Amino acid sequence: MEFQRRQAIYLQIGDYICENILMKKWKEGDKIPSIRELAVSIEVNPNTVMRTYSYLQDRGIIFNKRGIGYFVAENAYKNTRSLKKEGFINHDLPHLFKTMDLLNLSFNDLKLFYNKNKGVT
Amino acid sequence: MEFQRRQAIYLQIGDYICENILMKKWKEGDKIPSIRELAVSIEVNPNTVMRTYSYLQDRGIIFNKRGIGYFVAENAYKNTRSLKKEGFINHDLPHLFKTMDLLNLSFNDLKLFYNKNKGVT
Amino acid sequence: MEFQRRQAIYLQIGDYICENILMKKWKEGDKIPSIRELAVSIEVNPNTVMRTYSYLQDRGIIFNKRGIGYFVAENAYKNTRSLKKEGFINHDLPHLFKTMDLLNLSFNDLKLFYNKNKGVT
Amino acid sequence: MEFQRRQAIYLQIGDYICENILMKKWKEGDKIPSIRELAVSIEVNPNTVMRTYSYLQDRGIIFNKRGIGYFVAENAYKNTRSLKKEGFINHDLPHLFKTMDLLNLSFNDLKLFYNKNKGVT
DNA sequence: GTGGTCTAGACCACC
DNA sequence: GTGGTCTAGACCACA
Repeated sequence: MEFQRRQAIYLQIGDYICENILMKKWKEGDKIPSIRELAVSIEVNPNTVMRTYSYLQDRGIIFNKRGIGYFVAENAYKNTRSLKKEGFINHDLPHLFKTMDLLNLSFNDLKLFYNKNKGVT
Repeated sequence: MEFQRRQAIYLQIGDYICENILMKKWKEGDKIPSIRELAVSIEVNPNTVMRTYSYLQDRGIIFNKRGIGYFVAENAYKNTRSLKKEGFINHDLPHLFKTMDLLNLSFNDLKLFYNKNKGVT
Repeated sequence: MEFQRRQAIYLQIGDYICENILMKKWKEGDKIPSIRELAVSIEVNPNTVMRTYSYLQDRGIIFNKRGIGYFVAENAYKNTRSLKKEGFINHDLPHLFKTMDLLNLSFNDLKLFYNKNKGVT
Repeated sequence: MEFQRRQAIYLQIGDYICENILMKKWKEGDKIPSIRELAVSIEVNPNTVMRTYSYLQDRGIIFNKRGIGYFVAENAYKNTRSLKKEGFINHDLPHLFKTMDLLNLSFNDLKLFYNKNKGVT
């Protein structure tokens, strides 16, 4: 796994887990990798993964069974979605529109990028 | 001037200057405020402004005339725009579209947000 | 470590690091001293060392692993050498030859200085 | 006239004047350009030229006749030469040899550069 | 433990 | 007046 400089690693790991939940790869009740497992597989310090798990647990996305491991929480999908959506509306969109303004990009330009992106992917 | 916690102040000052250039408020060759001047007016330590100016100078957006001050560089508009646009296309947009996917938002949803935003502003 | 007045300390520290790389004392991938460590050992403010490290990182000579420290970059030797060589050929040598001209010194004179220098060292 | 960043402008102007003396373009007793004249012609603040002239006067290279202007001093050639030679031997040469060492350049390499330089010029 | 940012204040060289 | 460098010390996020 590769990390960007712009964001804390533990948050990027969090995003990765949230994506799996949003894509329904990991369903509610599923066991997720142990801290050590994940740490080894993505070559990161266990402390960092631990921090991710605490972060997600605080937000009701995963929960811990002592001695057994971490599991996807009951309302994980809903919680994850509302968390992401909030960030999307409050941060991503305003930033998007402001940048488009500064770069003199119209909504049509955005549509072109969108189609291009969809076509490529 | 108000600053957010999420980004270093010196970068936010940099953004502020870039915006002025992109909005053509400051044109190529114009003198920009001296380090001390700007520092006082936005209530920030001169060292912080200095850091911004060094940062922008490294990127060819402003340049220094010794003993006189800083000036908007020759290709500042072009450089700034291409810098911002690159970030927009390579980082912001992919992230945006990915998030929309995860949230099951269609392009029409985006259009709604856009219109709403334009209506409000 | 002793510093000269004629050049900024952070650049002299940079030269020191580059020399270690050119002399192959520090090889690619090696961890270099932490900012605080080096600062203490050469009796300089950590901010000054930090500045050196940022400077070298910008030039692809060292890189940072977050929370761990700075390391000699992959092409550090190559980059350092070409950086120094470029300065040598484009600045030092022209200046040298020009000065020799002005002082009416021949290449033989230079050879004498060279031999003398080698004999002393 | 173009100036480099690496050295104070007033010193670069000083070098320019010394060169004229060493090349015997300006001989002892000759009047040199007035501060204002020179300042205008090289597009520099008169204060800067003033500083150059003070600097050279202190070193016995030029002298001032009040109300008339500046003139090349009696032992200007000798003084200039010894000044430059001192710098050459104490600064330029040690730096040259050290850099050659670091870059693994032999004296033969230096000879090649020398011949190339002479050939081109 | 690591780096990164910021402040306050000083001093200097230069224009 | 301008920028540039350095110190001292603080605080924070991250691994």
